[in-house]
Amino acid sequence: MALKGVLVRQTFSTETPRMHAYRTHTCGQLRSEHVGETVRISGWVHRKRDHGGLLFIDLRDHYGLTQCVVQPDNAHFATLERLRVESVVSITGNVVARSEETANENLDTGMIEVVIEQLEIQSAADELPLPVFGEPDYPEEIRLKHRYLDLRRDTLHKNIQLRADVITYLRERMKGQGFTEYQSPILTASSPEGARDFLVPSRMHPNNFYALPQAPQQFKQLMMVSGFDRYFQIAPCFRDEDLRADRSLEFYQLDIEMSFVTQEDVFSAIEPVMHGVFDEFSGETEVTPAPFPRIPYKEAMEKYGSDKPDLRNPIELCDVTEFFADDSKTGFGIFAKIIAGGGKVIAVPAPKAAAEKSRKFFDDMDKWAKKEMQAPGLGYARLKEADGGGVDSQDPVLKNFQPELLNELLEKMGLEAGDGIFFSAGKKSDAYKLAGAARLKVGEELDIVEKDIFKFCWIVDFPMYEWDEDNKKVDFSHNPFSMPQGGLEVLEAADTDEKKLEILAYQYDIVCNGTELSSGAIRNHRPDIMIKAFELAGYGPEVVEQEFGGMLNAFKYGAPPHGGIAPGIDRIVMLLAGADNIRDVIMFPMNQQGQDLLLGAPSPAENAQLRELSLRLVQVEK
RNA sequence: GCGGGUGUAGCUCAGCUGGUUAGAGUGCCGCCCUGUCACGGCGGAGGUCGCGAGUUCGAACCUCGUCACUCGCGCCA
Repeated sequence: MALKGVLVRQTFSTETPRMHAYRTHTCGQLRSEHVGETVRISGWVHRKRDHGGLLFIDLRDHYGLTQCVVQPDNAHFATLERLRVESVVSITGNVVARSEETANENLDTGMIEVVIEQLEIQSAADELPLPVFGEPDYPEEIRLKHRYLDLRRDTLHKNIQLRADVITYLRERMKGQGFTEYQSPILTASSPEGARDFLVPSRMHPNNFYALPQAPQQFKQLMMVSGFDRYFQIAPCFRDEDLRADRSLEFYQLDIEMSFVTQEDVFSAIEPVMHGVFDEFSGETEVTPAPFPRIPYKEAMEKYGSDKPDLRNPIELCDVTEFFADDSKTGFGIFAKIIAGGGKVIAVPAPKAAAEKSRKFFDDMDKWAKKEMQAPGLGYARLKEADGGGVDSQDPVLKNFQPELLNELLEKMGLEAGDGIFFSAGKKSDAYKLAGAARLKVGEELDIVEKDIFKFCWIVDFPMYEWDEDNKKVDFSHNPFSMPQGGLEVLEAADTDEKKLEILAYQYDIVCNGTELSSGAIRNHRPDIMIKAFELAGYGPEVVEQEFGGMLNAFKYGAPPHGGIAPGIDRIVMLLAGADNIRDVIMFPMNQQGQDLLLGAPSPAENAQLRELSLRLVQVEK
């Protein structure tokens, strides 16, 4: 049918019988060298400028924009005057040079214009719910509902193209390094750890369910056991958890696994790819050269209050617990009480803040801590020249400090008059969490965060276990498949909770500008170590057998040492595109409620469908 | 599940301490306009102030509830 249409159209083009039905050139193609040619271009009416006696049409396609011009003596003038923007037309006409005064340097095709001779309207547009031209801010709800219009807009169109180019680059680069792209199932088994699974009911097995993969974790490990050595995949992942600006229900990972490797081997395989992709697509922006800094987890928490530190921010936290322990020397009882209860006081230096910011800045930080972080509060002190020389502060936290102790504190933190300090006090994890968040906010407010740079680091030596406050027991802190550092020996020696919590894993994250791009690990490929590792977390061998039987069995017949990583592609593109929202780098994203507003998902199922699946709905109370 | 923000014309937003007929820009419609590229000029249409209660002589504005979107917390190895 389509072919027939083309033939019919061609027979109508009597003046230039061999001309393509829709276009001889794209809208981004014509230059001065084409002047004098008769061309045909097709695209969307981007913008009209109607002078009454002269009408300009900017015609747009994927490749660019071309100005077309028509005069009232042309038969199509009246039609074009009425035609709405975003209508699709084919224009045939002469390429003419623009005069020096009328050329447009901002446009690739700005040296020429097309004088319209023939016009074919391929598809007239109704009044738009969302303008394409100019890209004014529009409500997301409308943008998502009319995504095809939103996607025509330059920024989003470019983001999606960037995403495609990034994925192509990653594929090429991985293949170049000896990796092969293998696929893994989408309908798979539910895995007990980690995020909530999406379930898919099985028709053939009533009351049984497939799960969509949270990641192809077990499959990629099984590939290594199967001898495939170097795997990668642009892998779709599904997690049924509440959404964030940088989290979607479905997302893509550059999933990677390698056999016979140490942690350093994984790093040196990934670093050139990550540096490469950022270097390639970030324009002039500087990118941390490989090897990226390696920061132990403990150090990251102590210096930055986060396991995904933004290294563009120069602020480092300081544990000042010791200075506040004795309130007879500080005159500040609140912190002393917290410390007596086993808590910590973490200081966040705010260079020049006392000199450059008003009291409101400090008060607002405290308000922010209470409101946004739901913390008890954020203490602060502004440092100024003391009357008798030296430095002091009239703010409550430091006002009554013994001068020598204050000097010691300031020396430790490297602060002087004109600087500010914020204090986060509480249970160790809470104190660091607030301090880490305050570090980011202070850096931003003081505008001391480096710009135009992608700063990478590895966070290494994650703890194997953590204290589960809810169940009052030791549990895995990441996934249970990681190899503990020191292997079986270390596990066997850990006879107390304290010792267990000190065990580190070959578990690592790659972080860029405060965004966690990926987690990875050297895996535990030894059934005996795995059973012991579970035992330390209070799970018997039957649990391992039941939950991970498939993998455990596979490891019994010869499994290579292996490890891998899985950088999040959406987040990489977000960083490269400068987008602060994951929806701006996904072609057809869901809203924050996990709804597809364009095609309407999720939606109720037909009773017939439910019957086939042996499902019956229950009423949900709202 | 919890907390913050937003909700006024198709859209972006203004609307003071509660007070007469709720405004601007943009888009849309009509007329004019031969060198624009955010073209310009004149005119017009367009409002359940998210929804529901309440307080008040009087509510876009105050109170309570509710809904939607969004950002965050929990959650997400």
